[in-house]
Amino acid sequence: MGGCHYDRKLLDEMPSRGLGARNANNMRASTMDSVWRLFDGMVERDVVSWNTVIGGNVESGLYEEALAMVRQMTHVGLRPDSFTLSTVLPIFAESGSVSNGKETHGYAIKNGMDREAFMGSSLIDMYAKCTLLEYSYHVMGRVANPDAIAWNSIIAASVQNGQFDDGLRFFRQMLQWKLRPMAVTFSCLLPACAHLNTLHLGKQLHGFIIRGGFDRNVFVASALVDMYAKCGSICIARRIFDQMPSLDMVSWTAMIMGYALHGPVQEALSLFRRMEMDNGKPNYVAFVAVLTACSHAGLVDEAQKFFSNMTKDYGITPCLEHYAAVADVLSRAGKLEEAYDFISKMHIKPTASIWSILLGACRVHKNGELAEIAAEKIFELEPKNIGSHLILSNVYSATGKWKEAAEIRMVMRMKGLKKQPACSWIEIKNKVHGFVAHDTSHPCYQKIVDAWETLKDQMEREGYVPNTTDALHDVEEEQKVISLSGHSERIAIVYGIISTSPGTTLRVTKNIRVCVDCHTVIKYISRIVRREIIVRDLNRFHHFNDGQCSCGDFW
DNA sequence: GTAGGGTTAG
Repeated sequence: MGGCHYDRKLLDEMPSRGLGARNANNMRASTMDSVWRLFDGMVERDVVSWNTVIGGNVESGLYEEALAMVRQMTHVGLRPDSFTLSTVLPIFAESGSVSNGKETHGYAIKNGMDREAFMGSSLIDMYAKCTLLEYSYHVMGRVANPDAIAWNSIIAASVQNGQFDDGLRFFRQMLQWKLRPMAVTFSCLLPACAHLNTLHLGKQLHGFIIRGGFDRNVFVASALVDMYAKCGSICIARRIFDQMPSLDMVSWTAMIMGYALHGPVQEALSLFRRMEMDNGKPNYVAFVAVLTACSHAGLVDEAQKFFSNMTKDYGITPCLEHYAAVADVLSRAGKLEEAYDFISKMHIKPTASIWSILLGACRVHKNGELAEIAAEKIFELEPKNIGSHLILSNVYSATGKWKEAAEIRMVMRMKGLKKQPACSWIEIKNKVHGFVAHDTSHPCYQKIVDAWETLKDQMEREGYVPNTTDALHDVEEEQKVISLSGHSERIAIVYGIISTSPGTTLRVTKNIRVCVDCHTVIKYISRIVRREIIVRDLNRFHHFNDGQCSCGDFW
């Protein structure tokens, strides 16, 4: 068994990330120098003293030094133990060097250490950070007596890799094993609720958090702010934010992004200014949040100002999300040429999603030429991008190019591209009810139809005229059929009205953007039934109240 | 005597 071989490889394959950390940690490095001198002068050095110094190096970001020491300790006849391995595994987790991680895992198996909880949690974390979630699950299955941290690790692993249901399942198992959840458990779990948009689960976790006394922990509180904002309760998010004993960049950013998603954009901008004063230098995520706020409200000048502020004053290199927000605000304002120039001058290669922003706006502003250019770029990058085919065909139709429009439809048939059905869902008494367009399958379908007919009559008496020329967004194909069966969010809302008591807030989620006509209809409904109706679409939240929407009819 | 897990990214 070649301990030597294993160690040498570790050192050879170290990525350069440790160097960056070293420069950033000069002060700690000099502290480590004195540690090293002390260690050097020791008469007798055992595994514990080696492990201690290795740990100090890792903590100071001196990764290469730490790994070199692992090699050196084998040269003086000492064998790395489970302390050594769980100290260096986070290095591989951070740098994503899965081959080194696997070797370490192999060494642990051969020495019978892989079933220990300490080793298990480092291995689970390392594999998860290298996006090999199945390996994390495998390791967890072999840990003899998983402790709370091992459960935290597997929960974090699942959620960080997008397996939200798994994360919640592991949490239930953790409780069944009578292990007490910790603050970390909740800061791992809350993002799962945020992504799944399940307010009732999030509230249940909040209950656990209060009972456990974790609500003042900054990680937990920030995750709560984010969860409530993402699940549609911006007011509760703000209340928690205001009660936080201390705020860090993440808490500010979560709150700003919350306002960007929900609409009070001035609130987002003023929070950003306050954050600059209180917390100093915003990071790039904070700029993603404030630029998103600008794009959702169509604030062209402000977005451009923030973008140059970010690059010139703060020296932050823009990433895809920053470019997307600025491209969006320019495009939707009708500054198509400017948007095209902006995208063309990006320092990273624009993705299909960036070009799609321009293409979508070309449809609204009926610019066939730029639409063709954008579509060509998209088809190059993603030949099977369904939405772009549809938009291009719509641009052709809108500009009277019927032949070209028909050709696109033909190409789509030949490529076997079929549109994903649009759907909406509503949570009633902790049960989710989903509806697709033309959905007649719900047991209450007839009641829904009757209620819709009554509502429609009343809307028409109040002046509602169906709008069949939805030119704004890529919505369901059946948009011309203004009927109940056409759009899924109407079915969900009407079902919500007939199955909850008067005055109850309705929360509906939709997997694409809301169309203009539905937006109008929901405004009418909110006034007629005197309820707040909150619709989360692909991009943002709409709060309908007394005939108005929080998006200010711009979305 | 030493060690493992965390929040923001339309």
